[in-house]
Amino acid sequence: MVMQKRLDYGFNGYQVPSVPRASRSPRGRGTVRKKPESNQIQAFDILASVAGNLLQKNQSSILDNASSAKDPRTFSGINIKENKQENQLGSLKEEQFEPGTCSEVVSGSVPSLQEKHENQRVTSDSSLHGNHLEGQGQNELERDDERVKLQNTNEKIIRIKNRSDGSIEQGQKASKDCSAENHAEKPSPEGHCRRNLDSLPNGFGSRKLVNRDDDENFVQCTQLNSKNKISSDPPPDTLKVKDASPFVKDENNSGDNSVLENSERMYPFKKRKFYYQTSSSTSDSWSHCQGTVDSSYTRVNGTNHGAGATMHVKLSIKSFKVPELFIDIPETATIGSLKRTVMEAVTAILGDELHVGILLQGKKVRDDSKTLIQTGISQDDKHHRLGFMLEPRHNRISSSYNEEPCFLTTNSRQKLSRQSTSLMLQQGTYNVSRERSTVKIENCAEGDHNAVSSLGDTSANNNNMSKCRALVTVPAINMDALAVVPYRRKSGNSDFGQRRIRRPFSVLEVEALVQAVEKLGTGRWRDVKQRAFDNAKHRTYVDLKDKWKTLVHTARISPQQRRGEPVPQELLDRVLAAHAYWSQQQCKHQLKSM
DNA sequence: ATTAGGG
DNA sequence: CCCTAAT
Repeated sequence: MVMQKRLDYGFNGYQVPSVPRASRSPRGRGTVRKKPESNQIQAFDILASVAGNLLQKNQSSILDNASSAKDPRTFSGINIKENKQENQLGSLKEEQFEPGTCSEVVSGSVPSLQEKHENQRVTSDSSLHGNHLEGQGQNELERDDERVKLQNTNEKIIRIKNRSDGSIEQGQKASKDCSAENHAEKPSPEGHCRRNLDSLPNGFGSRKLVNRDDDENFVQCTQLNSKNKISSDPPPDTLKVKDASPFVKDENNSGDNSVLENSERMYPFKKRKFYYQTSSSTSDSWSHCQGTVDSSYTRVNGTNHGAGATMHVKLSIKSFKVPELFIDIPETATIGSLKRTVMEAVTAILGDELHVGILLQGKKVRDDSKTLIQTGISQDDKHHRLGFMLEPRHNRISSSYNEEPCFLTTNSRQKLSRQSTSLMLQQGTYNVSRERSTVKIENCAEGDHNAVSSLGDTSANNNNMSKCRALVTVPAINMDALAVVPYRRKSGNSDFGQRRIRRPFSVLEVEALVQAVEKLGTGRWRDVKQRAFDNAKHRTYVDLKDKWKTLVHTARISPQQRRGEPVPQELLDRVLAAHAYWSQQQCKHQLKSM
């Protein structure tokens, strides 16, 4: 592999927008599994949880641990208002997150994250030492809220693959079911691949989303018999339509493919507002952001609490600073790749491996049972600096001496043990430390870059992986506890039952799915997959089936209840129509066979 | 390997 | 998205 010059980018923190809205509570399900998705929301969930706990506890004891409240990274605006009506978790709501209403500085320090890209493919390994047993954690975050429990996972794997060129690939495969034979070739002004799809006889062009799972996630369409094809096409398949569905429409609609590039990638951020700045993510911008963010305030106000009366403090977190971020990426990487990489890094660090720490006047407040009042957080407490910090979730059990945010200095084993926040990624190494200086955990075995760079698609180098694992092994003490919980880690195996990262369907994908289902029906997901998502490796037929299910549901609920990237009503209408049609067909068939 | 549903 | 039973 050609050695490439790499560019190093250092983001001194990533500002995370305020909580957009109350996040959904996870479906309480069995095992404690991590939920990589909605990482950002999760982070806030944690905060919400903390807020709730802060409001509930009634005992006290503080363990001081001088923390650098002056750390440049430690900032976030938080509003604390008194509220007699709101309760606990419920008090942390989106509506309350408004800029300009703070008056006291709140700091939130976060660990630094380091990502490394080696020849476009790097594996970052890290294991989390979260508690798996709900009863075992004295962690303030692991108390009553199940959501918190879900955060406690030992590991997390995120795959990041980058192509060196990030070029768009032109899909050319024709699905067997697709009738691409006679087609009126319509000139397509825009020249986009999707244009001519609709001119096919049945009205359903063989549109296909070509999504290279491993690169930019470009979702593209490929149509047959289009003269606009960019790349040379093989002779178009001339197959007959097996299932002529009544869904024939002409689509002159078509978005610009360019929209595809980041719609998915940056989606989480696109939907959120930055209170301080919304400009590009350039270094300068970040610096600016940094300074601004640092001046966030927290206010504690309200009337005095009478004896016996329970007062409520309202917390409003304007923004939360994310750990320092370092990106090491080849010059040849595309912007999209960079964006995605950063996104991945942020997402990863905001995942389950973080927990919230509470700082008061620079000291860490560890006792969850202490009340706000006892702790000194009250309305008339304008000089107290309440701080929230995101820090790596490490094994609390085995680290009786930890808690000191700045300690990771070298790469000794012990450090590694404590460094429980690093993530195991297929490509890209994320090392999260609380140290500002970049403390790197050598890539697995003595900087075995091969291991790192070959984890992409092949499962080779398992040996190296083993080494990796060995280095970041969960402390024995923790293993015992974990034994009670279904723990699927298989040594030497890089893909041990990790929940896949969430990847919301883009509108274009939805469109492709709808179109395929219109034609094939709802019981042939394998075909649907082949037809419309053959190149989208990350979309399995089960995914498509599930997506259809949710689409039907989405189409039935009111627009206000819908979440995520809005799906055009037109598409939803088609979903309902197709669903109704095929449901009917299904019934007919069943009756027939009886 | 797929399909169909519940979680 | 995951997990499973049933094909």
